[in-house]
Amino acid sequence: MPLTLRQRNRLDAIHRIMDAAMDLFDERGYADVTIDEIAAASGVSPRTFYRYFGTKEGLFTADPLAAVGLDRYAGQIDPGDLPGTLERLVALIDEGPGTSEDTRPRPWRGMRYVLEEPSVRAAVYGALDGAAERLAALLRDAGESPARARVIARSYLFGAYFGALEQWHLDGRSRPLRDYVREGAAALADGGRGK
Amino acid sequence: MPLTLRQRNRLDAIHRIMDAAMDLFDERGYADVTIDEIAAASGVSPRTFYRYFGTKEGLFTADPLAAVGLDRYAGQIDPGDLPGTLERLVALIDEGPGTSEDTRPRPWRGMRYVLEEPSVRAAVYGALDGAAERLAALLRDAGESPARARVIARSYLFGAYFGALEQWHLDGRSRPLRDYVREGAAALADGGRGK
DNA sequence: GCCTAATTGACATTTTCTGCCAACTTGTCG
DNA sequence: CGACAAGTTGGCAGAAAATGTCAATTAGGC
Repeated sequence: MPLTLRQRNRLDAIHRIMDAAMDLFDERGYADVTIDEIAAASGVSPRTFYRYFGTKEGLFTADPLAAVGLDRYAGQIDPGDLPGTLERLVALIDEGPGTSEDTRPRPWRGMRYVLEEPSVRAAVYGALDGAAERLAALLRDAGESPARARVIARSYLFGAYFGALEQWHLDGRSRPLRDYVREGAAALADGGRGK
Repeated sequence: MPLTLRQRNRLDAIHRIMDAAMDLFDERGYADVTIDEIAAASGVSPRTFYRYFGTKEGLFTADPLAAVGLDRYAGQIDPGDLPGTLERLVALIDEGPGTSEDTRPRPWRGMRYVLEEPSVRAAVYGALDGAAERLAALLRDAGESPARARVIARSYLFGAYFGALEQWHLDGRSRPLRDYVREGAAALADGGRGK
């Protein structure tokens, strides 16, 4: 069952807004673009922008598919194999949104602003934090103590995952992202004990 | 050589503002207190508040001593012994600011808001991120690859350190914080391999 | 084709945050 | 001690972000 008209309209609007915003950011820089301008450029009212994204930084943390009730990631998580889980998630994101129709926002577009704009970075950390919370719950279910579950979940998401993204971007995106994730997870597995 | 009058005035103002803000937060909740009110309650102009703290969340990330050019932490960091480094830092914070005169802001006051207010939490993550950046530089100097340095630094600060703070607070601050830090660092050392 | 529920846009308002400048305070040096 | 320089503060004006409210429009179900 595809999508209802309302869902398609919403998804369209979200993608339109994201694209328009990134275009403006690339053109004039993140700080010099107002939400009124983004809204105007994508044909919605500013109020609607806030309804969809909450804040300007929300552009970088919103999951368009989640906004219409879809979740591509749920089944991919295996608390017993975190390195593998990270690799699967990255691969999923790499292939784009993957709804039949749109090829809209290329994955990792806007990563530049995540790394360079402190406020965006902080917002992304907030989103990672939420993910870590959920992952920690799974680890507890798998028998870890609450304290250890917290540490491990955050280490993989903030350390291995985000660290890999950053290093990959800083290196000019030459080698595949997957390698960086693998490397990051390996650094965790050996406990910083050097290789 | 103690402190110049300007430094003492500034330090006083910073502590006065922090205390007044926390009092107001405890009384009416973080979101319902405006910066104008904090400024009024502590006898400075709103403009001065912004000069000292930058944002409302800056109340939780500002280091009063750094604001007058002091650094108690620099000498404590040993890239070769991260667990020990964390324990030393926590111990330092525990004993308070430690300038001869003031006993002002009790350490960890406001932790509640760090954990409960998403915007504060995100701001603290931003500060941790800066610290992780600096720590990663030290690790690189000690021979780690950039990628590994990133992962390890973030894991210790976001995972072990912040995780310990959170767990300690959630447990009602009964056992000493030091134990939690030790436990968190141990979880990292064994690579999530269970105990 | 209607009725209901969801969604949108417009408006007003509060709050955060910044630039600018004049008034004042502190440090310093003759 | 007394000026001069440098640093610091407060007030004002204004841009931008963010939220509540409500009437108007649009989609969905029957």
